[in-house]
Parts: sequence; C-alpha cells; structure tokens
Amino acid sequence: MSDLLERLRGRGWRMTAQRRVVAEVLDGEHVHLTADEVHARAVDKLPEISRATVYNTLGELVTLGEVLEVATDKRAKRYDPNAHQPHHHLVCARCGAIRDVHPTGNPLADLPDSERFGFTVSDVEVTYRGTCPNCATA
Amino acid sequence: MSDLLERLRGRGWRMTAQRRVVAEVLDGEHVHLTADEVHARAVDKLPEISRATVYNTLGELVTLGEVLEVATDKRAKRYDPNAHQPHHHLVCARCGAIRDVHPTGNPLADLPDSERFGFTVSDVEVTYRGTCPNCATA
DNA sequence: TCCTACAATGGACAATGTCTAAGTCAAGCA
DNA sequence: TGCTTGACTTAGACATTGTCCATTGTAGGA
Ligand SMILES: [Mn+2]
Ligand SMILES: [Mn+2]
Ligand SMILES: [Zn+2]
Ligand SMILES: [Zn+2]
Repeated sequence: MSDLLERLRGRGWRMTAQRRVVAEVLDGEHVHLTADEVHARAVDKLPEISRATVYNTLGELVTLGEVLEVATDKRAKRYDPNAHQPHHHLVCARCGAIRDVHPTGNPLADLPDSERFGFTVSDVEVTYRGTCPNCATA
Repeated sequence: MSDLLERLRGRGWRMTAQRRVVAEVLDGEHVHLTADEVHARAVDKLPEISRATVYNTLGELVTLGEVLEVATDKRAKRYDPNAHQPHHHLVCARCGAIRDVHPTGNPLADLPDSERFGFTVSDVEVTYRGTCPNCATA
C-alpha cells in the first residue's frame, strides 16, 4: 500500500520503519487481523517492534479512517485495511475465516421509523455466518 | 423468566440460588449486559456469588440456546435473553444504548451466490449504529 | 551536522475471560 | 427425615487483550 504511505506522509506522519512494516502487514485482500496477529507478522520483518507501537499505529490508522475495526469474532478486535470500499463480512463459524462481501439492497432502508426509537441512524454492519468450503468437507 | 427456570429444570439442571439470581438479572426487554454487569447485579441480590459462577452459568445458557451472545461493542461480550424471537440491534455510538429492532426484508436473500465463496450461509446479524435521542440533545 | 518534537520501547497496569482444586449442597433415596 | 453423591460454587491463579507512562531513540527540518 504505497498509496497509503503517501497519504500518511501528506498528513504529516513521520515515516518510521515500524509504521512501514505495519502498513505492509495490512496490505492485501480479505485481511482482517487482530492487533497481536499484526504484531506477530511485523516482528518477522522487524524483530524489535513492540506491541505498544503496533497498538498505537493501528489506533492512529483507525482515527484517520484508513483502517476499520471490525467485531466479527467476540474476542479481539480485527483491523480491516479495506476502508475505502464499503462492504460487509461473511464469517466461518468453525474456523473464523472472513471474506469481504457486497450484498445487494440497502439494509438502512429496511429499518422503519417505528423501529428507530428516535435514534438518528447513520450506519449499518451486516455479518453473515456459515461454514466455509474447507470446514464443510472436514 | 419463570418459564426459563422451568425449561432448565426440565433439562436436568440443579436449581441453585445462584442460577435463579442470574436468570432474574437477565429478565426484561432490551437487556444486553456484559458478564461483569450481570455479576454486579447478581451480587446485589446474593452477595457471595462468584464471577466464575456467573461466567459458567452464562456459558451454559448460551450452549442451551436460552441466551445469545452479541458483539455490539468491541469490548466485552453482551448477553441477550431475547433468544426466542429473531431480531437485530440498534446501538448508540455515543453512550452504547442498545435496542432490539425488527427490520423488514430478509438480508440473507441479499447475498448473491457469487458473493458466497462456497460458504453455506446460515445466519445473519445486522447492527445499526447511530445516535440516541438522549445523546442527540446533549 | 545538530536539535527537538514526535515516535518507539519495555513494562506496569487494567479489563475481560478461563481454569482448577477444594469445599458445599440439591435432590434422589433409604 | 436424614444420608450420599455427584453436580455446583468458590477463590484465586493464570491467560489474553488492551492501555498507559517514563525513558530512550530518531526523522526531518534548520
Ligand atoms: Mn473487510
Ligand atoms: Mn437483543
Ligand atoms: Zn471454516
Ligand atoms: Zn446515546
């Protein structure tokens, strides 16, 4: 994600080896890692990087809107670099595999006023659950 | 929820003061407490109840399908006694208030085969986010 | 090259959740 | 009613996830 690094430089970020490595780890499709998974992969590339730095960097990326936090499992937060294309998630209940999906329709329109309790509703997250092909054959 | 207690007795549960108190705490509408919130309220009614028992009891209720785990916030799991009426959630991004909602339509039908990656999809959770009336005026 | 404000580090601490060994008691039975 | 027993509860250790801070290091401009 060199374009991510470009944007961050433009926002006044100091470009450190640690931040480059975190950005590198987050690169790719269908990436939804926990903070400690990011840390483990970052350590492979830069052994002395600390947990605190990984947590700090992820938090900053979330604040800047460059990475999303998703709560697809009920344990640790997961970090999603696919922040600029709205999407939802499909999760394997067995192994935890996560895919980005793009359902048709607009779920926001499916919530009638009578079900809004006076809230201003601005966003919706949809999580599909099922069994992935791998786990189905096992 | 005396019907809940009835069902549990039918399933061979020993009826202890601790389990009665946990069931009592979970009674009501729009209830979505964390384990430690359940524990705090249980202690008001039965001061010597332990955290371990609350965690155990909640886990058993989830296994039996009498209570659902929901991941509406990205911290602790929340426990939802409204397990027998399918519903979704509306969450205040500011204060965390949670309401049960019943959107129209069927989001499962909105996920085309081409977006299923070979998964068998069995369930869908929808979380609406916004601002509650209380937080809007503040 | 030097300065300095920003960033990284290690470790303490907090919050949430899991596990176990030992003691307790609900419920069936004599 | 009073045993007996295995299910249940308890306290606290431990694990995982996340936050904070004092100290040390360094990116990038002067
Ligand atoms: Mn995603
Ligand atoms: Mn609910
Ligand atoms: Zn799977
Ligand atoms: Zn609110």
